[in-house]
Amino acid sequence: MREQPTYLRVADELRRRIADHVWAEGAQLPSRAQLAKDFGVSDAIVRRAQELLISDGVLEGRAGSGTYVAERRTRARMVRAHVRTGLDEAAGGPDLGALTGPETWEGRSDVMVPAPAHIAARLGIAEGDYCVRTAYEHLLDSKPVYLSTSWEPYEITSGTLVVLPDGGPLAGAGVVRRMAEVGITVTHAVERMEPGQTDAEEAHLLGVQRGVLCTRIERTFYSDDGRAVETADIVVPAALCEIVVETPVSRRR
Amino acid sequence: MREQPTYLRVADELRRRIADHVWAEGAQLPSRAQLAKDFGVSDAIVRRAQELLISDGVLEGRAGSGTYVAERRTRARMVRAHVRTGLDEAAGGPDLGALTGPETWEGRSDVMVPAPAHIAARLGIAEGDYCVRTAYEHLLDSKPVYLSTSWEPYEITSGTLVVLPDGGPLAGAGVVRRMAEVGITVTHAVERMEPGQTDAEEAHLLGVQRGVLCTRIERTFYSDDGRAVETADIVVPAALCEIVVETPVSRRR
DNA sequence: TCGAATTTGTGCGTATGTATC
DNA sequence: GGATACATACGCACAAATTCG
Repeated sequence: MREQPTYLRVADELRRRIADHVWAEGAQLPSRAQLAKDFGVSDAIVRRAQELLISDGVLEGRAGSGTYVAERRTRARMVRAHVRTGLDEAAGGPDLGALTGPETWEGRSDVMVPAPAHIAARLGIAEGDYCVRTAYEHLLDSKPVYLSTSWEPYEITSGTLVVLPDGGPLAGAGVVRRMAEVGITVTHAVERMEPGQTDAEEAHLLGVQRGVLCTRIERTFYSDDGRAVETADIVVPAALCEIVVETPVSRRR
Repeated sequence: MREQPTYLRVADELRRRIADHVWAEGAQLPSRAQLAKDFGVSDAIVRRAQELLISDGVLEGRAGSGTYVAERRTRARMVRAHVRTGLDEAAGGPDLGALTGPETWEGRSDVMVPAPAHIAARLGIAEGDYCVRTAYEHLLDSKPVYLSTSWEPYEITSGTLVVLPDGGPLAGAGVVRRMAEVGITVTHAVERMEPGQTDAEEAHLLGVQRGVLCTRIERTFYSDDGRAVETADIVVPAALCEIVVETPVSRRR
């Protein structure tokens, strides 16, 4: 077995000290120069080790100030439950498992947005076909916990009162109810989940640092005739929100 | 809006060129020195940009050889579906959604392993209580696609023929069937998913580079009396396996 | 209000080790 | 063995942000 490079050893040591509460939550670490002297390594190595922990959400670097042990905010739980809880729809909230706790959100819609290629493919429409695009910021305790951008074919709801997800009588009621209003029955959702890192814009909206680990979810709702009626890109930073999937085990017969 | 730092601009430009097939899949990029000259930036900046793309699984650096556009292996799909496919159990495979395609795995069990604190907490047993630990390497097409390490309280299966997940008459049959053999009915599983990066050991086992993005899943199976009967840590590198969750939308009545 | 010191964030040049060809 | 290229490591410089006197 090959030995680990220095910057990983330093990263592990920093992790250990934080786990052992050598530095408390929210506390400021010694400066890079000081740590480099302590560890007997160069400035750049400490920097690199800290970058790893920053993207893991363990540390937080503040320019001009210092590097701090990240405050562990009580994380929201985004539950994908396959068992009926009765909660999701009753709350008038999102159609798939709500966050635990009182959730609010802010949305901004644009109508007549031409579908880019990847969205068109997911919705089964032609590139350039018009869509209603809505960007959401989901808040818990009035702090952002995740972002989503949803796309609906304009053709489905054009001319109806529910054309705008965040307007009309069913504002914020979720895709399932709004689609029901125009005679479409939504039967299931498919979500692709993959790990990623936040870019500058996402980080700014979420109040975290650029490059922190997140889960990117591509969610698509389908109606009973197999047509995609909505698709969304969801960005869930690990530090703010945990994703839980509950699956029933089907009985053997 | 502040402008992006150079290394992010370079990373974006590299991404764009790959998306535009300026460099084909599997092709070798120009050397760092050459790219640095082309972009008019330093060697270190190109290195940093490439590191980002390597952890995203877009590029692959081979020491002594060059930097290549990562081959998009046909990715396995790990499906978490509520709808009964009939496949999962019949195949004697994993109890939760199988991979698409012929899956095999190699496992190695250790009995009488004292439970570490975090595992004990998940299983609802005392730290140090004995467990059966099994490390799996899941293969598709005889290439590894994800790793898992499962823990079962030794107390549950000790003295039975199914004490070893990968031994006895039901070797590899999955938790649900094995537990049924000792009179325990497994009713559901709870999975916590979060993004992470592979460490050196995981990367070696999976045949990917250290630091590539992955999803870490903590999965726990529960029996009808609410007791945790097995818990596992699963590492799914994004480049090799995609995770899909299918959720039915419960009908309004 | 201003300015100096500190600290992070970014960028550059170089040296050394090591794997590949 | 030698040339090439990546991986790691070091030292330095400068900008931007913060802190504090």
